[in-house]
Amino acid sequence: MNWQKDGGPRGRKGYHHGNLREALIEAALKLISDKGLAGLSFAEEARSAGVSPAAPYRHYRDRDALLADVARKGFEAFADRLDAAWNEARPDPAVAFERLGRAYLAFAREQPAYFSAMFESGLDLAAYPELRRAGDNAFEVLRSACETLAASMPAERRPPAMMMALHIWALSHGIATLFARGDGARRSIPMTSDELLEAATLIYLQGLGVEAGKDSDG
Amino acid sequence: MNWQKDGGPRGRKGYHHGNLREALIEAALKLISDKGLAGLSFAEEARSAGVSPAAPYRHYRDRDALLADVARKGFEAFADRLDAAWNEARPDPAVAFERLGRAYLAFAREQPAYFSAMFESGLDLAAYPELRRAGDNAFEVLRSACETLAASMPAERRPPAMMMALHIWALSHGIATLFARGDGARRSIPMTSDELLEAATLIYLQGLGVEAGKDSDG
DNA sequence: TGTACATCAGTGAACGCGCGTTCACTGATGTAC
DNA sequence: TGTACATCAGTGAACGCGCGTTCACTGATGTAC
Repeated sequence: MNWQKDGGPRGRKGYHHGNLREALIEAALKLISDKGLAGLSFAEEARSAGVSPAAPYRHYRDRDALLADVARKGFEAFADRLDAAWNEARPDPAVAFERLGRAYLAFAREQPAYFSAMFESGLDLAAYPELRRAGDNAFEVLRSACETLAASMPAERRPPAMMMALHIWALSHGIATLFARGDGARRSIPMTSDELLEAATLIYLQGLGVEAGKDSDG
Repeated sequence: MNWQKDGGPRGRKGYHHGNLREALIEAALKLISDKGLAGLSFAEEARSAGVSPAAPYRHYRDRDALLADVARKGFEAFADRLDAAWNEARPDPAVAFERLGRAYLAFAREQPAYFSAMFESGLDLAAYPELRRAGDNAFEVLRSACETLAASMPAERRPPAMMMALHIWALSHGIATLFARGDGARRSIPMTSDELLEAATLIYLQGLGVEAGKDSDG
């Protein structure tokens, strides 16, 4: 672990790259951004990282293994971002929850390459347990937020947090993929995706019996 | 348009295929099912249709053009299926609406190849106006169903049908892609995707102020 | 502090393969008269 | 009803290309003594 020894960015020293694993992931993200998931080849990643075509085999078995690693890193970044947005329900669960939803969409919008690798790579989750675990961790942020939210409701009509989390996840994910992604496949709609998600979440929570937090004059 | 002249199924007559366009689309669907979108090549489609590698060029400019045509056909089948499920709000809008949601999930489950082509191909909608139109038509089924549903609500709290439709679409789509698809990327959940969507829709409608149709003892 | 050695992470050349694409061509079909 | 011709939808051979993968190799790094 002396990767940092050669301080400079992209500090290729000579024969040894020093941090090829990271460099390959970055190259993959760039290639996905530019050409989509389909335009991702081991050879081009190597070229883009400034390394011979055989070098990646020292770190990854094949293209899918690299892609799974990209997706795993994506889920970790995603979980961090969601967690930061939730911010332990501060200042109150309703506000934090709305921020959480916006963070979901923002990630899809700002990190389309990660998002593709995470959700559209078609990787078999059973074959990559670490990937599945990273995905589960991201979901767990959402689930525990729902638990906090549910706990604030009267016991006799408290919804199962798991169900709530799945609903909100699906809703956010649907809006993200259909309307928030930054490519030509995005549908245009007469409002922002943030507004769309916020409205849906409010209606959904109202359906669960949560009184609207701030203004309930509707 | 004498394609039907040679009655028999797969009626390859000899030099002329007779219905290559259709055959290429079917080959593409099969290839997508077997190997995913990435494993789709013009050459293999030709081979699979029993035709020389140059033949597809008589019908499609390139792989994307064929893929766009597959997606268009998919949207048409999708719209038909949704329309049949809605069945003009019979016997009543609530029941028909639930059936519509189940049809969405069923399509994703039973036609994963179409579904991929429609939503994950990354095709630029601006480049394929017919594809966009077909997609819009499918959405229109959902939107007009929402309009009917909204019309049954008292005017002072009637939601915009467009917003409702976008919400339900996103919700269905999120559940379909995350939990209903038939591949290794599907997450497992402690209930069926049909149940998940039905519960979410009921809660959402309740949030809009629709009284539950049959049993409202909750 | 210096030396010998093991291990690691890369090289670069080579290979076979399938793909996309083109080309001049040809068999089948439709139509004018 | 028959013939001549235009058009259409396919052939099949060929090409250059980039990819995945392997191989023996080698420069750099770490470590035992």
